[in-house]
Amino acid sequence: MRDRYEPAEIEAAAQQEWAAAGTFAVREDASRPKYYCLCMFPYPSGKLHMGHVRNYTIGDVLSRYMRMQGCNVLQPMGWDAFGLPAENAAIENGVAPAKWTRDNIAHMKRQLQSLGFGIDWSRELATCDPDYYRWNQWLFLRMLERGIAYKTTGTVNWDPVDQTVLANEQVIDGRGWRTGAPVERREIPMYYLRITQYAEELLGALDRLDEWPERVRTMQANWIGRSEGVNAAFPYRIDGHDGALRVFTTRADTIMGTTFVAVAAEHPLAELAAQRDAQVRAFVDDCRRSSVMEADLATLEKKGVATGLAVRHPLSGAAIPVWVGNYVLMAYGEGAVMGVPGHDERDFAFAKKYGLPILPVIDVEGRPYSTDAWQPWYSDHGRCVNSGAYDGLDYAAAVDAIARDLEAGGLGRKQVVWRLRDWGISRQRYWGCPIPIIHCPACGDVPVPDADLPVRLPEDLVPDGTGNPLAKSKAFVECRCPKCGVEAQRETDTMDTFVDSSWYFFRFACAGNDRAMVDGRAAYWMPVDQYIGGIEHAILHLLYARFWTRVMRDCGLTAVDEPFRRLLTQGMVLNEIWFRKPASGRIVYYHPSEVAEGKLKADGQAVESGGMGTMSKSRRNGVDPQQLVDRYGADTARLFMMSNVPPEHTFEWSDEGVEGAFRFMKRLWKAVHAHVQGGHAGRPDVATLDAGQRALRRLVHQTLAKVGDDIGRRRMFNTAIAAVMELYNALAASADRSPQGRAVMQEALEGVVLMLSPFVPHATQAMWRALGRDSLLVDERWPAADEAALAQDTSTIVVQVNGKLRGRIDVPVDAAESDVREAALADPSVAKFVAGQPVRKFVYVPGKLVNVVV
RNA sequence: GCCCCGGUGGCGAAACUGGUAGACGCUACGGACUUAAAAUCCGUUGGCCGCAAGGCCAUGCAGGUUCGACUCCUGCCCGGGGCACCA
Repeated sequence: MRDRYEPAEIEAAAQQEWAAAGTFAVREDASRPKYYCLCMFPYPSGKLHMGHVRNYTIGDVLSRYMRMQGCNVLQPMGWDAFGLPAENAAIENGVAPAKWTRDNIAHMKRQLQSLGFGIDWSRELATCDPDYYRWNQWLFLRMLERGIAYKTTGTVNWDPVDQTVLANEQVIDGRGWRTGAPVERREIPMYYLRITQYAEELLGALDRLDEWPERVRTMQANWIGRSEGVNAAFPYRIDGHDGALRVFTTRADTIMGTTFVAVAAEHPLAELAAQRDAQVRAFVDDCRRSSVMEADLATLEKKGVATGLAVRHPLSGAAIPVWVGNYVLMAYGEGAVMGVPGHDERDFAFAKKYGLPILPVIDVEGRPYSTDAWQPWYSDHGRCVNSGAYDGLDYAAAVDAIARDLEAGGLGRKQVVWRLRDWGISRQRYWGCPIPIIHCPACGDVPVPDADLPVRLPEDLVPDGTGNPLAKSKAFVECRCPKCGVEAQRETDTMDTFVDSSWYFFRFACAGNDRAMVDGRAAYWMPVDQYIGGIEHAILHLLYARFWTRVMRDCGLTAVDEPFRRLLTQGMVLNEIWFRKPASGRIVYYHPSEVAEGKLKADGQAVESGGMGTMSKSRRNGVDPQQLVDRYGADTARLFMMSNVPPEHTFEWSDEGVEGAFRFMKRLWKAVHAHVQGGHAGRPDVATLDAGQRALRRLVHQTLAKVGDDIGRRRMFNTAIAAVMELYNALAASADRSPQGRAVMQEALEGVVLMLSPFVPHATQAMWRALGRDSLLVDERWPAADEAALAQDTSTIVVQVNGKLRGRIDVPVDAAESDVREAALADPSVAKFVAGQPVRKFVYVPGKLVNVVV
């Protein structure tokens, strides 16, 4: 063993040894428990970023830990390789997305390998490989057959200059990011997946995902958004046509307080009114120009316009005016709402603004009502008033009675409504999985026969920002109808990239099968035992994957309902943001390393601080992991990313923290070196240890128990590392060089090496050898804590008087409460604060604490 | 706007099931070694009062429950994530 810690050399040697032994290639093995540890696969954006390092280090620590627990561990890796950035790079540099993507993959793969992750690379996949995406197409066709996939129109952002559809991200302040032209909404035909058909199951099953973070389950439940309410019809006769305006409400008990109804701009009644009234036309057109993003819609000033039309109240028969409101969402419920200004805050504000009547119909006991100003309790449940036959009923009774009466009149019923919408998967983009449909002038939309799959994406096209290159490629578009053989056109839309990431975990388990989407190997490995990825995926990706898995189940491809048994949502990695905003033009960002004390190093002038934000290319605040590995080694990079912060928290980058981790590695290396220089050390004779040796040995075994628990149960890698550092500090303070002392030290250092091996696998392998052990450390078992070593004769009890810490007493571990009480009251400091007052209460927490209440 | 999460020293944090607030690391300061610096090692490091022993205050803010609250409850303030075409 060298006396200096040389990570480059050590890490190369360890990685070669693993490669030579095929350490991380796994296959199905019924004799051991399987453990499938999966990290969300990366988008190949160019270089690894710190979020990746954090994500994959967490996965690798858990994989290596579970391997030490005796599990057959699968840890695969692949590439979420389709997506918008490849097209943007193409527009900027003129390089084909395929080449750009594959070059990035090659580079990032080398980076991952240099970090020493225990990945089974034989299972690597990229979603842009036809061998992968053909199964997207294949299952899509099964969905069409089952009516899960269907076609209808959807709304997109349209850039009128580039004649192209824009992603939400490409719309900045209502304008196209490249052209600056005001974006328009367009209705185009799109394919949808009927995820709403699974809404009930997706919601109900959340209860059984008890190893998912509570907050993710809550977010998903709210996203799916089950609402129980009443669907009510407001009949009308307009231009001699009879009809009914349908609304959905969760507050049917307030229906007698309806003083207007509001419809979305896209609602048929709005369109009807617009045809008759120029003002309505202008308002509706204005609404259609606004953003399609919900966050934008929800923050708009609430505006409306009267249509001049009226509907009849379904119970009272009163005439109710119809308004168009910019806050009414066509996609939720019926695209129309009943306006009850008396008991809905938004309706109240709307009524005030437009002079509509406010009619209180609920009495909340003990609370006054005045139409002058909104009060929070106006929307509370209460008893009906001013509601005719319903007066005096509480919420549940009123809803029941009103639903019954509506139903009797054929004007309504109870209804469950979901916030969840069907999943639109059509993208008017090149770099994605082609949708396997052929448009035939005679037969209509014809599915591509299975035998013709995959529909290959041509890889030589270079997008230029105008339209979809696929649509311009004759070679791709022109084809024959599979049914009748006439000239036909291929669908040029591609699939949402969320499709690619909705089932890749199945494919890892049965890599290389070119005859089926999945096989029996997937049955062995699935479900994923531990899934790890960013909290930003808490809703969409995870929900789509849960949905897709159920579709596969219903197609007979798997018996699994839930793809991910346990979920860890890692926090984001943040760094400082620095920028300048020129009077005209775009914001310019500067990397934190270019800035010192708020000034740009290059010109000495001030730059603005954007605080801490996620590391991103666009904000130029990423830290390149490669530099970290080159300078300190992979082990230090891994140790640093796992230290100091629990994995679920946001991680704030700090250069000094890296130095700290590196120092610890050097210190530990030296300690092992110094110990080994003293020659062979035997096993401790536990019967003859002195008090100091027993205490040190107890700490070793306490730490073993704690670290195992921190990794295995709590996923608190930061406290696991802290506990090992604490143990190291105690070892470093020990000056016992007796044979027994050295034997305890040998046991302790072996324990430290084993405990740290999931975090810093290269250096610990070298130390393991230095300590005289010949095996591959990855194949060792996690050591169980020795119960005998943990035993203690006395315990220290904290003594409080009136809840304040006043003293500590040492008592035998098996002391009776009366003895503890006596000892506590005898403590001089305690006696001082009790000062002869009678003890009103004596609280005793055995082995821990007493509280004397006087 | 809506949904979710978080807020503890100079900084990142720990305190797991309501029971010793600040483990561990970083920074800063002091010291040792050195011709010097770096590296390394040792010590101090929540605030206030005190020579000390010790005491008081303190977990975003304002209340509440409890023998006891960082932890539970109510309201507020601030920060982060998501909002369906970034992945």
